[in-house]
Amino acid sequence: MRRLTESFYVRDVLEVAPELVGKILVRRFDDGREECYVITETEAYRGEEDLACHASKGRTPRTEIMYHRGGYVYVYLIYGMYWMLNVVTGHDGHPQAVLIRGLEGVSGPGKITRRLQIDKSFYGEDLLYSNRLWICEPESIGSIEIEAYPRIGVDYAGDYWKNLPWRFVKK
DNA sequence: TCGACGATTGCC
DNA sequence: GCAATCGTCGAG
Repeated sequence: MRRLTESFYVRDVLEVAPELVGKILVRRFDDGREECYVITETEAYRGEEDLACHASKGRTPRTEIMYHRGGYVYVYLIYGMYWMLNVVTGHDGHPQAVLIRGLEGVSGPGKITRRLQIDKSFYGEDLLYSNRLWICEPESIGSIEIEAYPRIGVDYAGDYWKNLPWRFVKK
């Protein structure tokens, strides 16, 4: 399978997030074993003006990676027990990321990182060159149907930002 | 330094 | 309905 390259990730998150649905997430473990999963659900977080995006609080040690060019991994801990897997998108200086919410056979962002053994050590991982995590174009080039819904768990962001249809689900 | 809170999950 | 559990960030 062909690995996605820089030009795929260095675009606006609203282009990348829906296109990641249907792509193949590959995890290579220390013992050399590889597991592939079809991405089924994503969410877009876009810039400092997006009150649901962590970057809305500005540049901090945690959000730093989101300010880099697309293709890096942003991982953070939520509720003290779940790691969230995100893909940085866009150009340098424009904080954006896509939360990977679902894989085929794995429903829920916390379950994804538990299944794939992804933790803080993946913060800043480069999907373009990593030998333990990357994303590929699927072999079959069939068209994929996608539906858009509001993002989950962001009520704190206020009516406008919480209602935007920035969650993308494979039909 | 301290305390409130969270892009979730699973059990009561 | 709600507890688990801890890094992050803003307040003091």
